[in-house]
Amino acid sequence: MNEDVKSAGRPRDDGAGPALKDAARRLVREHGYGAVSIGQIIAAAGVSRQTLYRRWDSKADLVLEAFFDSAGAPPQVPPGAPVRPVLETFLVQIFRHLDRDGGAIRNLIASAQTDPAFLTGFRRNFVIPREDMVTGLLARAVADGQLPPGFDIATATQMLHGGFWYRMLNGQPLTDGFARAMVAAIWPPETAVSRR
Amino acid sequence: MNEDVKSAGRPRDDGAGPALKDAARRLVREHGYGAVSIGQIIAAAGVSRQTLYRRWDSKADLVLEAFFDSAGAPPQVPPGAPVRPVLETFLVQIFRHLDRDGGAIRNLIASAQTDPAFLTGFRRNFVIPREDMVTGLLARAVADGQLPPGFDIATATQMLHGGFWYRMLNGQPLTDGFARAMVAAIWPPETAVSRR
DNA sequence: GCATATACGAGACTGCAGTCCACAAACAAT
DNA sequence: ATTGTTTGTGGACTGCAGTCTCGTATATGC
Repeated sequence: MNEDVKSAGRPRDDGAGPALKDAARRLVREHGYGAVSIGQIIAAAGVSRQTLYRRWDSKADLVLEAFFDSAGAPPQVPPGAPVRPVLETFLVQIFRHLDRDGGAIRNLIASAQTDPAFLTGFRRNFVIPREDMVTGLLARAVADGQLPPGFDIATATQMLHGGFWYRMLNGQPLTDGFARAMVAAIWPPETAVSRR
Repeated sequence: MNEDVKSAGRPRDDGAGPALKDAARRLVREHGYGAVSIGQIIAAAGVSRQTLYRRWDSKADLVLEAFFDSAGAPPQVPPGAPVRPVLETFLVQIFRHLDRDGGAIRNLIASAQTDPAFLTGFRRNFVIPREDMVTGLLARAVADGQLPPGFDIATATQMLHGGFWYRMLNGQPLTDGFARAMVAAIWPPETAVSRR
């Protein structure tokens, strides 16, 4: 596991990876995934083609890591506190993040469809962590009696994420209102927290 | 509207379009979207490159139409009959269809992310009709009192479709059980009339 | 110093989607 | 029959992702 073991040979240029990620992130944000070529990225990073492909297997792989090397911490809910507003806030935050990088993420999801290896990495780094955050919140709500005992956490989680994938992939805006509407749609009325 | 107006010039080869669609459907089913090249398709159809691009704008466009030129009739529910089993059956049918051609459809969704024009066509020919079928069923259920008056039809529809897009795009199987679980998740538990 | 191992830049190369062109074939109008 | 129009074929061409090779630079171990 120790990455510092010195091996013979010329050491990697530590600046090349970050330079490539920065260039990729900037160019993709500016022009869109499809309009940015590998040639432009390596030129902007001042690096050769092979140096890029020594670190990543594909353009999509590089861009994926450029956008998501920071995962974000899962939201914590103190026991007994109402879960629903936390869930709404969490989804709204995801929406706002995706609204900025939506175009790039759409292209990443697209790339995942043509590359099984990339899909695996995408799920590990992006999909699963976000799924776990939602299932964690819902499980907490069930444990605290804020949702009924038989509540289908797995299905609800996939429908929540599915809902915004669907809107995102169909080019529709991700609004705060839609996030709250989705929570309302899966949250049983009787158990709704009637604050206000 | 009238496609039969004779115009000067050599008439189109009516067999070329179907031959291309048949070849595309067969090859994509057999080898997957990414592994099939335009060259293979036109060779299998016995047609030139230009003939293909005179009829479709891209490989994805052709494959899309090859898979979805038959839209399917929307399910009809007689007034007063219970809507929920019809909805479940409808979703199960979609699932089974997508489970067969899932690989191709995933690639179509992927292609739609990089090509705005294709996204438009994809939504018109595939997404919107299926959305309308679900909204129609849910509206009927609301009108018949099988769902509460304030039921959020639009959000529920997008979550239902979103749920199976999500599973499909994440490479997970589309089972009949998941279809029914999604309906259960958005269908209020004891909804005959109202609460409160 | 010398051998070995790895990284680097530069650029050639392959395969593919999509465009473009020249010429042939099939029709309508005259 | 001639002209004009549209489609067909075949093939050249462009631009891109990803692979590969070569010469060179920089490290470790003896």
